[in-house]
Amino acid sequence: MEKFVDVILPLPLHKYFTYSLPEEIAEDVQIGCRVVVPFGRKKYYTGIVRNVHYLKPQEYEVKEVTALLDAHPILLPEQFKFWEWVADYYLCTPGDVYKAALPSGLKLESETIVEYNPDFEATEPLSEREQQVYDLLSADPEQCVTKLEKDTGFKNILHVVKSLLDKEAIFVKEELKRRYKPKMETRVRLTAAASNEHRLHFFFEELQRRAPKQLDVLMKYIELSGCLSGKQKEVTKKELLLRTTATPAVFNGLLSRGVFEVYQQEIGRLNTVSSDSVSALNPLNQHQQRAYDEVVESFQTKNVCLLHGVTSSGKTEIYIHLIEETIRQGKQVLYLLPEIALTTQITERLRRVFGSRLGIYHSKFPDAERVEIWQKQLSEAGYDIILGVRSSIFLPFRNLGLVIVDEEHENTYKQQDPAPRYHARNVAIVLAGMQGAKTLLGTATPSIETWQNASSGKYGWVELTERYKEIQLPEIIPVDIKELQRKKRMSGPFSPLLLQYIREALEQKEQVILFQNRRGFAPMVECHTCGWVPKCKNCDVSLTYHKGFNQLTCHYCGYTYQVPRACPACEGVDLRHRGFGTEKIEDDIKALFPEASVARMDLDTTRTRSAYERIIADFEQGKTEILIGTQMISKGLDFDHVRVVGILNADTMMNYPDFRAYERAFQLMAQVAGRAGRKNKRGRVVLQTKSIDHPLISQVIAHDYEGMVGGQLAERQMFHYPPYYRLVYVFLKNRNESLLDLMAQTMTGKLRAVFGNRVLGPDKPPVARVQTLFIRKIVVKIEMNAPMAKARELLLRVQNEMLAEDRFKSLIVYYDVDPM
DNA sequence: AGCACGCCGACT
DNA sequence: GTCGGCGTGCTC
Repeated sequence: MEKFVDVILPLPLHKYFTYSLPEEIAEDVQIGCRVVVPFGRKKYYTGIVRNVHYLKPQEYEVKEVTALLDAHPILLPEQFKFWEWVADYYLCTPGDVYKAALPSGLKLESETIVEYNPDFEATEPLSEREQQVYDLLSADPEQCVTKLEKDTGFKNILHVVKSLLDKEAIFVKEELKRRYKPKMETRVRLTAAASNEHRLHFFFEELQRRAPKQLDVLMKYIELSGCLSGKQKEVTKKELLLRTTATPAVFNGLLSRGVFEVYQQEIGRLNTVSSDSVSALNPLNQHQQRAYDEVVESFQTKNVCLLHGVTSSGKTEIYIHLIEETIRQGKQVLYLLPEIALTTQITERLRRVFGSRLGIYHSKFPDAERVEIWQKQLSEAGYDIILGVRSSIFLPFRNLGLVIVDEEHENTYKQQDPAPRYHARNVAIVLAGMQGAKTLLGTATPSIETWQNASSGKYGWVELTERYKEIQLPEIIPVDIKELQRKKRMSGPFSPLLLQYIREALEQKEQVILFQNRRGFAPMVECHTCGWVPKCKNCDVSLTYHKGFNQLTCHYCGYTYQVPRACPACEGVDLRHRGFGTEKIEDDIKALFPEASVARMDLDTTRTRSAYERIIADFEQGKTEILIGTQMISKGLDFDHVRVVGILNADTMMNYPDFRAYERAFQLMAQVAGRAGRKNKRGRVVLQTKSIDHPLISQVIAHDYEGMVGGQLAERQMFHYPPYYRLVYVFLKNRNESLLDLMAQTMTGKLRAVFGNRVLGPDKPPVARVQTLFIRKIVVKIEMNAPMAKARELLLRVQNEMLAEDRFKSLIVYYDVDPM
């Protein structure tokens, strides 16, 4: 009987698509296998089999599955349920989840390859653009469309390709990009003819007379492989050549003589650390032990526990003991960290304890490595511990026992742009719940949501107030820079007190961290005459000036512009840089302390993993005296010799237009301040602000987290924000701005009819346009205890009503559930 | 999301 | 008259 599969495609479409199975593979296909399927006229996608059945669809012609990629499912059955939960909760499609979940090496896509026709004879002259493409192909007869597009710079190359195709000057074909290639190694062995000892001696004698270099290589092989002593070992060509310093020519001589043969062996990319390098656990101190016991006890009755430990209280050590205990019970652990906190510091620490039982899943690792981790997780011999970023919640786990979410307050756990806009901390709790595992949330500065859940008793709550090695909490000194600016006592962004402390620290060979939560040299360029500020023509946001490249960049679309010579509005030539980014601070500090070694750490200086690790290592080893950075420097780094931390401008954080601005500002300042201090010497934090009387400043100084939370909770309740209300942002997009306004008004009306005054907007978001699409935002606030399933259903119903209207068909709607 | 089809303005 | 711009609809 004819067999069919329902397939999830990596597209933002709500449906599954049904394909028939060719007989050859019908028996081998299982739920969770990847299949290549044709989609539309020319595209091929990798779909995932969701269902196998015998129900022939009646309303349309079914296409056939092109190929089966896996002999065994690449998803465990529970993962579908998990994916569906994510798609459902975050109001996106299973295809969106699929795209986020799999490493790209497992998601091959087809690509159009253009082929040169050497037999083509033109009956009519080619157009200029056609000729250009044709000439490129004559040099390299097979190229993909994207490459041609890049090389020619043509915006719409497909038209050219199509007309060339019509003239039969070229051919096209669709090819699957093979993203993941297993790593192969060339190995050497003796041919069958040389394998016995007798034949080998024959070769020895021959080589001794005619080819002594080849004999050296052969002897080395025998030594390395141990083939005469019985315990055979694999020998790689690379190693053999390395150990003998023989040239490839010598080696090839042995091949042609029929002594050696080479073969390819698939090898993993994953580091296999031998387990004997593993060291014992550090014992917990009494405070840590007490916290550990409390966590364990809390897990008896609750599924989630907050571990609230001040900076440097040694939370990681507690995690390590909990991990040890979990894997002792034969269960797996998922240890989540925000991207920027996943440094060599923490990986090496865990590696030392858990060796090869630890797998690391990081976006800065090569994709092929991530594919291999995925595959290992599918097997019975998965890692006991996965240390990973946000997306590692999608890895397969057979037997999850514990999830640790470190720095749980970090907003980078929330995926911002492509859907699914999920929050890894919240999703991790759901994942753990589905697998019967426990979740530990660790932080020095809990998010207000988590604080609420812990204080209401929904989560367990364990506090750790003693700092490790009795390091004192730093002394935080506020400095009123508004007053100092008025008196002209500031040296650029630095107050006299901060400069004095920096000088003292340098004299005593101690280190300094300067924190400025902004990147670039000066965020903006401004015309001093008329106030004109350059903006991105696509995105309607002001451009950021980068001194290194001397250009303006749009941080939304990445488009770069030249700095204009004169103001286009008034033709004035007095264009000035406004504001202080990290780059400007670096310049200023170098001018003030020319003898000090300075490093800067922000998105621009840490593009690669190695650059990032270098900056940290240099600072750790004291090669750098002053480290300037954005919030990146506040994350999960422990430095031993920092005496002074300067927070250059607290106001940029506090004035951020967001209801979480105070919460975040406090967290950031507390985290940065926590970098200061060392054993026996209290750290100093200079907190520069223009709003010295603001309550938040005194709360930061007093390390009064509870005070901040209390104040914020009252405000959140009053203004209907989380944790009392759940927010859903409804985004509307359209090319036509006035039509979009009408759509937004209409949809807001429809939503009000359903949700009443829980609906706010529509609103022009700060970035009102991204790449020619205009955007409007509607906010829906839903009581935390209201049934979310019902709310989702209503939202989707309103969306369908909108799209059903002819005049609104071009509307694009998407959601951000629990936005950050 | 792509990609094809189909409709209108500025060029040969 | 055609080329090429972008709005619209469909994809098993």
